[in-house]
Amino acid sequence: MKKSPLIEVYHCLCDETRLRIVHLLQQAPLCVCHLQDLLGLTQVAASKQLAYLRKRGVVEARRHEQWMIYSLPQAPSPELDWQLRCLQDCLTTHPVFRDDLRRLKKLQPACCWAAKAVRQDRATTKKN
Amino acid sequence: MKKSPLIEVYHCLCDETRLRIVHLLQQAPLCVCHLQDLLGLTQVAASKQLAYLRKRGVVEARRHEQWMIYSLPQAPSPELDWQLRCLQDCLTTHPVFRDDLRRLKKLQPACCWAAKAVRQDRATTKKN
DNA sequence: GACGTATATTCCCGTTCCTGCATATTCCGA
DNA sequence: TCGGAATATGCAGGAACGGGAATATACGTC
Repeated sequence: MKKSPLIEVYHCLCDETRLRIVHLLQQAPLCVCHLQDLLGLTQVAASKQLAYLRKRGVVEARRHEQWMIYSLPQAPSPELDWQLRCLQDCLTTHPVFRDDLRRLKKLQPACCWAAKAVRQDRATTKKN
Repeated sequence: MKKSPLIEVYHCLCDETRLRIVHLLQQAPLCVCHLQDLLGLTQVAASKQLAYLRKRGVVEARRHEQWMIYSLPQAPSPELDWQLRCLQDCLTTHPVFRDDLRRLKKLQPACCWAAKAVRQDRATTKKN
């Protein structure tokens, strides 16, 4: 008993964490560590929700050096494409998503140079 | 930890039975027995899914004699309203929903005269 | 007031979901 | 090739869901 693609899409969007991930990825591709930081997730939580979305074709992943870069699919299914377009209109009115956007802007330029710098900074700080 | 209204709406739509119910109610208010017939549901299944939707404000119910008539809310939440508008564009392309519509047309004029007639007919048939 | 029809609710069970914890894997730089 | 950083996966537990069976409630009719 396989679920229809439409239902799968709804399942993907019916969790706040996943919805926030999709929303952020509509703005730009992001690596896992950025999503963790932006959404305040544990490593496991982020990785699992991404796996969930990926398995159902809602996000794609490619490796770039040590990082996995997640993005929305180049060729989304009709059901997903339709939902993504609807999403943009709605989410801007919800504070959670507006805040996510604001944090994302601060993070620019994206992906993983920033993270790398931050982590090197942390490392040196620790030594002092 | 209460879920946001937006997430609740997605939860309501992420089950095929519920999605078909909402879709049919977009056309006309319907009683439980009609929904049962149209969707091929057991009494319990129909009643439970309707209770689920009702609890979350996606449908409303009023009693008419022995029947409960379900309909979409007069004043839907912004989140629901937004999804309902999007739904119409998408569902017509899915066979399941098109078939539901076709069956609904045959059922007209709605609600509960038809059902009553059908049941009386069954009763007399049984006696022969 | 007893009965039949329409509908709701309760209990039980198997499945899915979400999280935390522990562990595995992959890549990079020394 | 070893260690560390980034990410994924397997396992266990609790909560929610979806279905069936049985039962309860509400309404109309006789």
